[in-house]
Amino acid sequence: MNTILVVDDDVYIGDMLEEVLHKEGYGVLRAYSGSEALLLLSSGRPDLVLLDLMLPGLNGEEVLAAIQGIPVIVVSARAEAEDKVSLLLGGAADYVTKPFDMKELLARIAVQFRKTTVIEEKTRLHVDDIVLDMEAHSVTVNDRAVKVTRTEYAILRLLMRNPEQVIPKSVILEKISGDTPDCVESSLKVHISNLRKKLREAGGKDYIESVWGIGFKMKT
Amino acid sequence: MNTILVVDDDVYIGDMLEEVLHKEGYGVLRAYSGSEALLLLSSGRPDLVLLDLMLPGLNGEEVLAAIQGIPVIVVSARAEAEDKVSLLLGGAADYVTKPFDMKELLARIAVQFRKTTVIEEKTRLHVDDIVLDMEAHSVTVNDRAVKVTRTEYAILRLLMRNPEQVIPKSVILEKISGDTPDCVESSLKVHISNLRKKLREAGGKDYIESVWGIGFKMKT
DNA sequence: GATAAATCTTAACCATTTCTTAATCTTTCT
DNA sequence: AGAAAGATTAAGAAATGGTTAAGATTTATC
Repeated sequence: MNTILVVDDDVYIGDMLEEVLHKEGYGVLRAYSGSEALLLLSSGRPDLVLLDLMLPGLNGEEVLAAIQGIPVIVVSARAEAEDKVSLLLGGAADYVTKPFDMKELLARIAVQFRKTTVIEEKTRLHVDDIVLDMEAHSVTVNDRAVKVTRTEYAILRLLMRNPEQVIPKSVILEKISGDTPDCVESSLKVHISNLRKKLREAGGKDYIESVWGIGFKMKT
Repeated sequence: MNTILVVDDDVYIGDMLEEVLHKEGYGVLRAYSGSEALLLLSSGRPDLVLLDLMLPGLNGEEVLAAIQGIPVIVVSARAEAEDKVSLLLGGAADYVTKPFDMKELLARIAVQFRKTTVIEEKTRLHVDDIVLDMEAHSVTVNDRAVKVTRTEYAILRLLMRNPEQVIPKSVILEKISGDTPDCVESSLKVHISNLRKKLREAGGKDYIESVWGIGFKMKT
């Protein structure tokens, strides 16, 4: 689920946005000031920021400058081209003037996610509730971080890359040990067992299926 | 050089756009109809399309649907939210209503290129409370100056440029030593250790995370 | 150009994590 | 039921990471 951080000191507008965004299936975080926004950026890990410019305390541009890596849509009552230009060039992904049409705002939000998910597809694998991020080298189950070792990660990636396919034990051993496909089968058993346990503890069920005499595959 | 395909049947506006875009350093292709646009898409390989909706012949939405892989900014006289929504959801990257402010259009074009060329030359990187200024060649944590050596700076910049990403040890070594990826791993350990210590002394916490067996990444 | 300071590299040490092995128990197939 | 394969557990082995200190190298300063 994508999470949006709504930064607006106007409670009325903020509430309205939160309600609509929730109905659209987004997670919503709220901040009423720039400094609060910066705190939530690291703790809440939003995927997009809706940033109102009229903020007490920190300047909107300062907040904008502090946000890295995720798109920011600036929402502002100021409709002057100068403002738009400086913020767009300053890093904003889009600029919407108040009063805005909610449908249009939702469409512009969708545009941002379309863009990021295109890039995302190469680096992230999704199977059931498991997400394996190859850039961050991380595994999450239901957005819960799972700490896996290097070998466990390698095995899980192999399985998740071919979710419908049974991966023979020999193939797994080859990929992880690289060379000696000897008596190391007992080792693989342990890795699978540990991996299962970690995933089960985070997701509450068993994600890996054993195919008797052959190997393993992801459960569908 | 980035090339922009301008699709507009209005010669006057098209000429104006071409002139301004040229001055901005873009290459410009011109099309006066939808079918012409489709031809130029494959032959001219533009990096972005400015698409006017009022086209003779092909419908603007059909042209939009035919364009894959490059951003399309729709330019239209129709300001109704419905039109915007359908086109944005239909694949447009942005929607600008006529009459438009040229500076704003240029800014919105720049946003698209910033998105597609992932690595943008920014002068300042922000991660958590750390600010790395490439112009001043300085590092501050909570506005407190941290004196880092050249290699430490190089490592930190590499990590901060990709905050969500694990940087393999080999990559770090390559970037800083340039050549010998040999037994220099002990050296990297020391640099990381020193960097951590300096950042910790200024910020009170650990900012660098080790990913066992792989490399390092910024904590988020 | 010589000296001092800063920086980088290397190696050794210890703590921690991860891997492997083997023993034991459970499941599945014939 | 018996045999073969799978699952789990625990313990020792191996590998990796972190820290420190000393010598080598580079850079700065006079």
